[in-house]
Amino acid sequence: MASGSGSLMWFRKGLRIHDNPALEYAAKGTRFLYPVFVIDPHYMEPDPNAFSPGSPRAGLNRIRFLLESLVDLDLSLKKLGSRLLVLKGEPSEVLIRCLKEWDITKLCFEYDTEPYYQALDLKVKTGASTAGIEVFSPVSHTLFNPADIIHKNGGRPPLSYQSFVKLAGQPSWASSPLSITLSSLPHVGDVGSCEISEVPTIEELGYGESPQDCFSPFRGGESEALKRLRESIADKVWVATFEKPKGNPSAFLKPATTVLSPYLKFGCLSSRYFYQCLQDVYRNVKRHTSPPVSLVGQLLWRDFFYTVALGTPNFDQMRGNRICKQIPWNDNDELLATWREARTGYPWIDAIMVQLCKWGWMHHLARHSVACFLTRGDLFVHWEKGRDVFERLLIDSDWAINNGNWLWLSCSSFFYQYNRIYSPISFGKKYDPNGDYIRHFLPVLKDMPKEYIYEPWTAPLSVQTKAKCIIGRDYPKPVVPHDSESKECRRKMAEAYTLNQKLKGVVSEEDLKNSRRKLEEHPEQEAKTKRIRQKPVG
DNA sequence: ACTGGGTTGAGGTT
DNA sequence: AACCTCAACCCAGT
Repeated sequence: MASGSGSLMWFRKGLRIHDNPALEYAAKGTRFLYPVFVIDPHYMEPDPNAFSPGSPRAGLNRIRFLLESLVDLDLSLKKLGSRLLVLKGEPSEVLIRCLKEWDITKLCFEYDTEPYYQALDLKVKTGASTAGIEVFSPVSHTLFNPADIIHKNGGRPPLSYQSFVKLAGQPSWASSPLSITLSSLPHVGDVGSCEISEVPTIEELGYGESPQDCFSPFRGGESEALKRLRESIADKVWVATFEKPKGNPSAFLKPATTVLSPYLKFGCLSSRYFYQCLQDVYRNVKRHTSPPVSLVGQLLWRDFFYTVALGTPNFDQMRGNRICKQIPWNDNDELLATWREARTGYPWIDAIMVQLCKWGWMHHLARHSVACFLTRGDLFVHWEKGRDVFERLLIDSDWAINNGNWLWLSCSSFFYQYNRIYSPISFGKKYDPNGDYIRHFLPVLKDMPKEYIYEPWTAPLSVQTKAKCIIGRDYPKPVVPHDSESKECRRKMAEAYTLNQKLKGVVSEEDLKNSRRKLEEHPEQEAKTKRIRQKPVG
């Protein structure tokens, strides 16, 4: 049994030293500090049945990003005279055992709004409180406290960005200095009989050799986050003129955005620190862009989705979600698989899906393109299926933001202009007429002339032969014809909207079944859409 | 009941 | 690069 008063700092997200209120409080006035990370097998252990390498919950790129973040955190803690204690098991069981074993009087961890953590944290808090242990769980992942905003709005979250911004106002801590550096931390006490390990490697977790070209180019960790932040804000003109919708989704050698999202997701970077750095830049320039398109605007989008997600039961599904339109999506796993496996036959769509698999990151507008294509634009597959794929493969996948954006793009909530469909051909072409992005991520098309690279099935056979890429053999034909299928999707969306209006949003499983039947009562039209119009090869 | 704004469509014309 | 038109809105907030 360890002696004296001890604090336990439980890291989950918030994998950083700077601006970490829970860590600061844990370190204050204590003899021993135990910084802990618990490896939840469900999140970390290999799942041989998953469609991509990784655990049941996360693809390998995100697991790797997390491990890199933990190694960096451990290094930083060591510089401060401490270290990271890594434990394995069901987190609440592991923690409650540690609390007893180490004679802890103070338990600190960052407040989290995700349903998974809300349930877990309640268990841990109850356990700790019953044992007379002080629990400190501050809000430090977001700019605002989502619960405060919901309360301010009378118990329901604001459902538009503008009303959210108005309601939120200035962040209360905006002008107060944040704690950016710590000079030292209390020692780690005796760990008793608890099984402590170093941060495991990917191999130690049971993952074999993975293909070299599937490594994300983005490295995890607070050090990397702060370096990236410094590089991003060094160009003051770029920061001051940043407009998200004007970014180029096909830029990959130098992405058009900061790529700070994965660092914000794991809390390697404090959103409040990022916010203050941006305000510093704004103060030193004549004019700057504003929300929603500015960089500060992006941080507010993040808080917006966190707030709506916290205040909306069943936010991550269609059924029982009061802000989600009930739409008779089809349940076609065949179509889903072509999308997921980057073989839709639309090079712009497939290249983006390859970037998702290999990098775990793609530009916001690229995400829009493929999300629209899967759901209301072409395939009419349920947004929850696409959400699952993103949630697994993105290194920055964030429960509130990912679900919020899928609701948005599928015209299920927030955004309702279902007539605006991204063209899988012309949208990418306007940014990258030469098709360099496609050539990079789909090397099979690297010699296709630019006239045909967005629609290779229209290339004469002689051109296909010369490019060493025969469509239908080396690269697939389009899974559906965009022109007719997008029209069909518009029709289905219009029907679904009418139904939702008629039934005032209370749409039963039976209503959806009937709706599906009704929508498919046009066999000739259906047959027509299945055929793919293309120039005869040769 | 009304108002007004909706981060980022496509394809055409000026 | 800015501005229509397409076919036609939707809904959150007040």
